[in-house]
Amino acid sequence: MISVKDIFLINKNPYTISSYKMPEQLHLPDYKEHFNIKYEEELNPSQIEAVTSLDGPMLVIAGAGSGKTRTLTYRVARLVEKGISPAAILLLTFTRKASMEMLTRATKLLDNRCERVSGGTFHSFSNSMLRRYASYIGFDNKYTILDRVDAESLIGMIRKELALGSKKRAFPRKQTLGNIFSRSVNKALSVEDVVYDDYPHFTHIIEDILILFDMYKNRKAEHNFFDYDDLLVYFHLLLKNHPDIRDRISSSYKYIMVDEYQDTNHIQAGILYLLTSANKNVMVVGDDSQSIYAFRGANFKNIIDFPKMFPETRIITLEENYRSGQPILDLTNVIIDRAAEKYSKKLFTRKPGGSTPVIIGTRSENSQSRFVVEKILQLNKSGISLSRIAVLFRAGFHSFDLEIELAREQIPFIKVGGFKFIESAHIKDVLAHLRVIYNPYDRISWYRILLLLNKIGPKTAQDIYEAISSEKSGYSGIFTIKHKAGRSQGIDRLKEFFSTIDLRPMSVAEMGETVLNYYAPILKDKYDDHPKRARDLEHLLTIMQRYDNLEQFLTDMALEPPNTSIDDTFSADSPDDDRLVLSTVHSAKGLEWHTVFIIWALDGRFPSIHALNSEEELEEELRLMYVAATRAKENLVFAYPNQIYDRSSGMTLSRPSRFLDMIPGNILEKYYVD
DNA sequence: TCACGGAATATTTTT
DNA sequence: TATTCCGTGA
Repeated sequence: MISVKDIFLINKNPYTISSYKMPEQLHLPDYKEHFNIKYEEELNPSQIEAVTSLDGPMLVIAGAGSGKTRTLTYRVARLVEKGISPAAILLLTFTRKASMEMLTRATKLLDNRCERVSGGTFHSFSNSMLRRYASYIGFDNKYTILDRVDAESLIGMIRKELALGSKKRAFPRKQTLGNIFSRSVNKALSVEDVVYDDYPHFTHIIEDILILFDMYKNRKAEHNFFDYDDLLVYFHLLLKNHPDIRDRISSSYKYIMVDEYQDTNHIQAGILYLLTSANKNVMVVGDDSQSIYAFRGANFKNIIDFPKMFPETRIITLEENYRSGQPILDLTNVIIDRAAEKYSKKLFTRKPGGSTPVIIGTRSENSQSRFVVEKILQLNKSGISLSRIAVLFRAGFHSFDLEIELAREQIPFIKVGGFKFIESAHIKDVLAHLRVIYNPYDRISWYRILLLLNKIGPKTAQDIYEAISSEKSGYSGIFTIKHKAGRSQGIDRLKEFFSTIDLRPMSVAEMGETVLNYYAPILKDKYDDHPKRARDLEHLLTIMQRYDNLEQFLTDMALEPPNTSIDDTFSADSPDDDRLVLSTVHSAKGLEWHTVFIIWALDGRFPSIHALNSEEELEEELRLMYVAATRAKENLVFAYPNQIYDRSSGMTLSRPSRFLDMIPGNILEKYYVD
């Protein structure tokens, strides 16, 4: 066994962003303007061009670690410093966290005018516009946003009503149906095409699937439901069909910037196009090599098509990497070279140091975990704080064993991505009660509430819902429900709950407390692990305290839910404590750490076994590996357990990821630990 | 009509 | 492995 004790290079001089000397030949704007920020000293020539060329369409191809966020931040500051009204600047990002971070940074750079810049995701921006203008396309603006789980329950309800499952042949499950529908919307394909291409085994029941799809659409309209896709689709429709609204919106945003453009889909590109109808001051930033959301309909070709959409486009490429040491870049360049389709660019760095990446085979999953834990302890001892270390993986559950080992060693960590606490049943139960207060004809939530009660099944729930709905008196309809012997108890408590809500106007948090009071006995009865779940609910309550508006709270829970799993014992209260980061690769996008571990770098796990027979999916897995590896600044460590039996395929997985295979030892060092 | 248990089945990533 | 689906007995 080879010792892997000394594989780390600990950088004693933490990396600081180097200032860049401006070359002679750079042209400065002719006009004499005074700027407080020293753009020329703090940015490189390409970045300066991106930051100071404000008018007209611009495409920035930004390689990993090339200062993309920095460029956007400085550009926001530049616009504001020039006197552009912050409200006339729109910054569309992939998560709200990303836009908030950029605006905070711009604020530090300049002043707090930057905080008033409009920012958010395509979904949240669409939502805010639809709340204002929904009536123009025939919708009520008091709609409820369905998340994936809600959408699937609605599909499940219709599926049951149509009794499609009871026919002798297997009918797709609600989750599969949800995937089919969403895919068709996001990829602009017909449902037929999606089924033929991706679910050929369901082609014989295509008629039924189409009927269900139709009913799903109708049912959403009937109940004022918008699913994620609808937010984009209907906003696009609004812009397309109503020139007056389009002009109003597009002329109010003088400058638009879009981050992570490689992960937008065709509807988003269409929205962007219409948003720029009044003026074409639009900059998009992206990297085709980092496109990792094709499964959600994203199309990295949007980047290539951008200059076609805006013929005057100026293209700027950022190729200097400020993040990783050369040895890491050498490896990541090899990885991305294997991609079949890409804009060609070669990243370089002037940053000294960095250690050669290593890959470690381990005997079992647990020895992989113990290896990682041991290395983390070592690093920590040599002065690298935990928050500068991350462990990345392909799928949320890949870290379960590691989490146990970390807890054993009392290493505090935070987990990002994977299973979201907002999706767990008890949270959804509580939210359902709040949702019917907001929208009393929310059928999904009523069913959810009613089915929690004893002796009430689907049929009774349906009857009760119909009664409430025909009463047309909001949730008060529940008061008219007649008792039936034996099942009145649950209903009585429910009525009591709603009458408490009725008593007086309440704050969001007070409503939450009322729900929790009502729900506590149900929780205890339903779940064996209720203490843990009760803690989650307490956490939800603290989130609610930040809101003074129920609609805003419910919207945020649907569009920007907390992305971390809450149940880690150490997270407690201290916000600035030093914690290790565990994250899915998707959730690690845009971030960086001193040392990055990528676990389960095992062929069949990463790339996932499900991607192996599709050229396209395999390409996406490759880009995903590229994204993961380019997060590292100093140390990059891959690990994979040996001899893993995969139940679903009956195969034994024992080779390292094909993306890391056959790479010379001087670029990727190979070890084995037992 | 509900609750429960056995059988089938898909299995990741996220707004 | 865990969830979802379906049939059966109460």
